[in-house]
Amino acid sequence: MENPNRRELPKAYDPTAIEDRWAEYWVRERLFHVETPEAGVIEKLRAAGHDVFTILLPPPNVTGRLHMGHMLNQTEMDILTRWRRMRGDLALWLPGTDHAGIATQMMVERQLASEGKKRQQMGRESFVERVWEWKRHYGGAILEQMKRLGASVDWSREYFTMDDNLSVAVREAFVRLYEQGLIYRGAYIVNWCPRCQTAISDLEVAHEEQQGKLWEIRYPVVGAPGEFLTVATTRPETMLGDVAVAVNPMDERYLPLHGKILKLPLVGREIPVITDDWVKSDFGTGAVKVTPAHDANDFAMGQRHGLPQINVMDETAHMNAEAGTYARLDRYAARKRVLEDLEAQGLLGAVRDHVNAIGKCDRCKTVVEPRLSTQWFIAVNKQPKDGGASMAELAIAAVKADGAGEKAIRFTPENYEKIYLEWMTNIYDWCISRQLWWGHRIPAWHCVACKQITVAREDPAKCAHCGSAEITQETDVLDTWFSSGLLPVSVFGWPRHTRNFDVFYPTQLLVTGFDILFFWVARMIMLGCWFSQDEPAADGSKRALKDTVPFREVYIHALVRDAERQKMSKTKGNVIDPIEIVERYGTDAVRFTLASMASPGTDIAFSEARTEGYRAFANKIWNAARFIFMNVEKAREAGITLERGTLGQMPAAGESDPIEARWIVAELNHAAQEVDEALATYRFDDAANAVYQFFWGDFCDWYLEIVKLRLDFSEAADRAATEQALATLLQTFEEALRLLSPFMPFLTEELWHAIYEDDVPAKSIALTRYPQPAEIDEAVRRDFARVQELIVAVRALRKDIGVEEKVAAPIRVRATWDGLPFTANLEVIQRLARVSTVETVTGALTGSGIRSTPNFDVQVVYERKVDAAAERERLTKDLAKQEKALAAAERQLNNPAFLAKAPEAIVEGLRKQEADTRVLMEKTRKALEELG
RNA sequence: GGGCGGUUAGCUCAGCUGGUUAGAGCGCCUGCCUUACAAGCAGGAGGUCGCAGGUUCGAGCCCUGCACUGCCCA
Repeated sequence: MENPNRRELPKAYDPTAIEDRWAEYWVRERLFHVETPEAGVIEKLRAAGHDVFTILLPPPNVTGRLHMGHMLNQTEMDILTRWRRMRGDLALWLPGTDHAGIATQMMVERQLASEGKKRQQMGRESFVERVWEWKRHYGGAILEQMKRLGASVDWSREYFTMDDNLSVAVREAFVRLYEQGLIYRGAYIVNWCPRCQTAISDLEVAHEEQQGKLWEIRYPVVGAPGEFLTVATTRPETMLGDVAVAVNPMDERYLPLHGKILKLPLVGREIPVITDDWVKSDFGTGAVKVTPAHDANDFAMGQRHGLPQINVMDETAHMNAEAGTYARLDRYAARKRVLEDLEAQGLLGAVRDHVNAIGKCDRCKTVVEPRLSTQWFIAVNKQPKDGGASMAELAIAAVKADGAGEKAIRFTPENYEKIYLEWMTNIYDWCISRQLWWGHRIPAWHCVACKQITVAREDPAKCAHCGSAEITQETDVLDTWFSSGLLPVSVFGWPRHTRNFDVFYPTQLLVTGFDILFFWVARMIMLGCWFSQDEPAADGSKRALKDTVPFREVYIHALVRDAERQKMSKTKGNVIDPIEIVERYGTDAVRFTLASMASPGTDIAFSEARTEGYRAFANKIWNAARFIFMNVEKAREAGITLERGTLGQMPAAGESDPIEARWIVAELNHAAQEVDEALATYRFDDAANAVYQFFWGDFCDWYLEIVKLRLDFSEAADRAATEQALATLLQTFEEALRLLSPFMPFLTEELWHAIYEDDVPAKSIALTRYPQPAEIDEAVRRDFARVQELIVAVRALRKDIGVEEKVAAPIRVRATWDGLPFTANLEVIQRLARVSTVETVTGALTGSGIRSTPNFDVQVVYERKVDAAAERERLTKDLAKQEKALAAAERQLNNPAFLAKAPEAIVEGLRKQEADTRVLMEKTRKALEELG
């Protein structure tokens, strides 16, 4: 009778045939949805030794397309989340996207440009509507890609940083900080992108070294014809805005000029010579022009000396009316003209090559212009009115070890802690206003009448100061990182104090790249600690610092580079598209590649050769399944009923079971333990290698080969033994699939359903329990290792003396230790080493074709002539190695200091090694002699 | 200029608080289509751990200097 549930797996593994189906199934069935637990549930969970595991997806930009960095990030988070979930934790992985102010606005502006339109023509409102439209249309692309990759997130909780509830949080945060006196507005030098026409933060500026020039310009001294003070500058065009020239007060060369007045060339303005410690005498001529409106250092100097600020450029970095005849010229055209004019007037001095670092806009690569403008800032170093710690101080305390050595937030790799602290210690106020249209509009209103500012939670109808109804809202929006910095609190409902907040805050872990360590990680810590300190803990008590943090651990992942270790970049054209690779090799293989290379702190050179290897691994698993299912079918045909009741439990094996059963159970436990240990410390590479080695090296190469011996379905066979073997095989395989499942979710899901012939005990393998390591039977591992050693020795010998593959040859074994595993497992040895008969001897072996180890001597008996030359070469090499090892051991053992100081176990081990080596050397010498 | 990494097999990388003969994958060589898998099986070759000192009974691992290289910040 044909079983209708019978699975007929295709011969080769084909990921495309299964992955889309499961990806869709996981989403449709809402498998990873987490209901907010009612009161008492968490306590029960904790009492049972489990915990809440909350992890926030670093929200990709709505403009984003999935790249390898995302895939690595998501693979790591998914492995951890699936692992924790299967271990019984309440695992919530929360997805969402970021509105990405500048990036998105640029994207839509570009689209408009292709239609010949500009946003200024459309007006703010319709432009913003247009961006929303764009977002609705394309904004979900990256999350769709994520779904395809099987990320086990709770899609029902998906957020967008401009959602209403998150916007409420942004507004509350702003108002509260304003009320606390920690947000201020003022005219300062900021980094200005002339293309984006907005201020950007220090972090959004990328510095690049560039070969430039240092020009010397002579400024005539008023009242001293023919006298000049020569300044050196890298930006001659800004001289039009000069208000002074500064020298170091200690610089003796310029002592006579102190207090003198200079005539600014080209402009004619009279400006003073001032002294300031900031000026370095050894740079250039030791005299610098002071342009407070166009340089951050000059701005500070101007403040110190009460100098005016003259802005000579507009928001597009073209010269303005203040620049006189240079007005409307682009900054570089102006530079050229200024230099020409100076030259013509004989005021241009030496011109030297000079390497300087210029800042470029992170987004559009335009050279940033330091610009004097009115912006909003967060005073991160300011003490609040009540005298508590500043934001930065809180953010430092959250990471630094306290008196007891405890850290509220732990970084992996650890060195990022230092980098973070270094930055946080030297942090400047954060410019949070952006002159964009797409983003959270700053909730501040300017009064036309009294010029004062009203900041409010609800849109005000009139000025809070004078009551005038003539108020207009601030046009600036907030830095994108302000809203994403609030995510750990806002996604759980803050500023409302919700059940979600009680249960899920602080989150457990943040997995992200170092590139947004300051942008995002640092801001989340600042804002998270700041606002949650006012939220009572779940039990109503005051929240301790360790419970104010947005996450307890931060795992900083590596950068994915190309196979040549080059950074991937569009301009280099070496970007590897993960979707394309996934289509070629399957998601599981790509995930496994990334995991196996994800060693903390080391960049990943992504190589397709590795991926090919892991696709082969997937195929291996697939075929192991085919083999097993084939035997299940054979059993069915032979009328053997399968005990399926144990399926889903960790297999156990006792004295009565054959060696391979006891051994594979031990190895399974061992692997499960290794994976647990590795994942607990973010050693994805070790974890992946452990399951790989277990499945391929142990399960397939040894266990399956031996189990073939037991799967005898003939009439004459021992039915009970066959049945038992098949049960252990199935049980172990099922367990192995679960072990593999966080790494290769698709393949394991498919095969797991197949094992149960679709009569599954759960909707998904992802909802079953992870293998719980039990005690490992070390004795059977040791015994089996010797059997393996013997089999390998025989195989090698057969090769050496040229025994044909098909021929089974007799062997003679002399065990030099209790050789029970040999005699008890003759059939195993016979099958795996292709041995006809095994003769156990007690005396020394003579003749050729002998191998020796400390545990046994073995000889393959075969009439074929040994290749004496090759054999001699091998033995000579062996002997040399042994001599070296012996010498090394003896050197130590003859050293009284070593014997006195080294631990007992080391000395004992070395003694045994020395003795073993001596015996082996003896045998090797004898073998060489016999060769003649 | 300040800071942080890296240098281990042909390639890409592991190597835990210093401890017995330094590992993996890929590649390479040899032999096998052994009815789960040639995306496979079996056997093998290949490393003075960047260089020079030092500490130690003992150094790939700790210290100092140097060389090369990458990144972050200013």
